[in-house]
Amino acid sequence: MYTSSRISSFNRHMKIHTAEKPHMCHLCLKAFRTVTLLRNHVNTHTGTRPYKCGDCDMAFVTSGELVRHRRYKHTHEKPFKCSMCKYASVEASKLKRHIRSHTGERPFQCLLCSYASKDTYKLKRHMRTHSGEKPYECHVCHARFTQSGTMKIHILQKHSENVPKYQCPHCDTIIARKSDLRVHLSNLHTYKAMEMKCHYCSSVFHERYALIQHQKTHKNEKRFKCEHCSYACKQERHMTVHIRTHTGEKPFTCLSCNKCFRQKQLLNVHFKKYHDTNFIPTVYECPKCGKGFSRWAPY
DNA sequence: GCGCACACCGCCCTCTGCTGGTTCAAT
DNA sequence: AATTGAACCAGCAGAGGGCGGTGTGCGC
Repeated sequence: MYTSSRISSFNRHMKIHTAEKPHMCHLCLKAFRTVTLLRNHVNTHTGTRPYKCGDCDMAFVTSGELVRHRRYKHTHEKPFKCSMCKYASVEASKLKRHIRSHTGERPFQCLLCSYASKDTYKLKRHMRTHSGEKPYECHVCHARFTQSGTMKIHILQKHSENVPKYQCPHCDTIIARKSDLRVHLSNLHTYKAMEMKCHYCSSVFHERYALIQHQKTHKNEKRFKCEHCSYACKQERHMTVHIRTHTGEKPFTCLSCNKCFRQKQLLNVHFKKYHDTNFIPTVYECPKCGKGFSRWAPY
């Protein structure tokens, strides 16, 4: 309900409830309620911006726009202060919007899902997830995106030189995105209460990166050492075979001639060579004299 | 009644950061 | 060959900056 102490203000207000628009633009025939609105409109045709900023090249149609611009860009005066945090804004509407981040109020409800936003723009942006609209197109590869920021990152990462990289402060890893570095730090360099055991020894770690680095030290380690000689190897199955050279054990017997072998592979080679009638031995020919050999032993 | 100053609404933009699917190299 | 896990990548939402436009209070 509008009330006013002045009849002139009341009459002006009442005009907004009528379709009466007596002031017409002579350039586009659009009509306006007041002379001021018409003048501002005509200025958009003529490019007239009477209110010029003294500190930059910007100019505005109304004085209010100039004042606000100067606050944003030059004086940084922010009269609207949040009572719950340090936030302050140039405009009251911005403070109102900010307050919603404290209260959690979400007045703008999506009609197609449960999402609700704190301002109209976010709801409008959200609606693209339902419509499938992708208004932003990469000028290089023509890929399309729902948000301009996503496209900007795409162009930067895919089509630009001198792409910014993020160096992990704890290791040599360089990562393309700041948010991915955060994931890297969380996964590899964050203390975990649960103990992580080394696959090869009894060591335990609380940080995944330390565990991985430690396990690399085992990589070329010959962990299996012979009790009877200096032989050492990486795999247990190799040691099992080696031990037979000390015990004399030869568990693989040829069924055709009863000859015994320490390794199954040696038995297989023996059988093919001496008992398999279809066996055709590979002959390696010398490229210089043409002489044939049964094994390849380059020069 | 006019015009200035200010309040207010709305629109669009950027920056930021999280998330989950994909890719690819190491095991 | 299958599995694993770290980096890559696009999608999406939160927060805030900046400006266009309109309505209102009030001095002249």
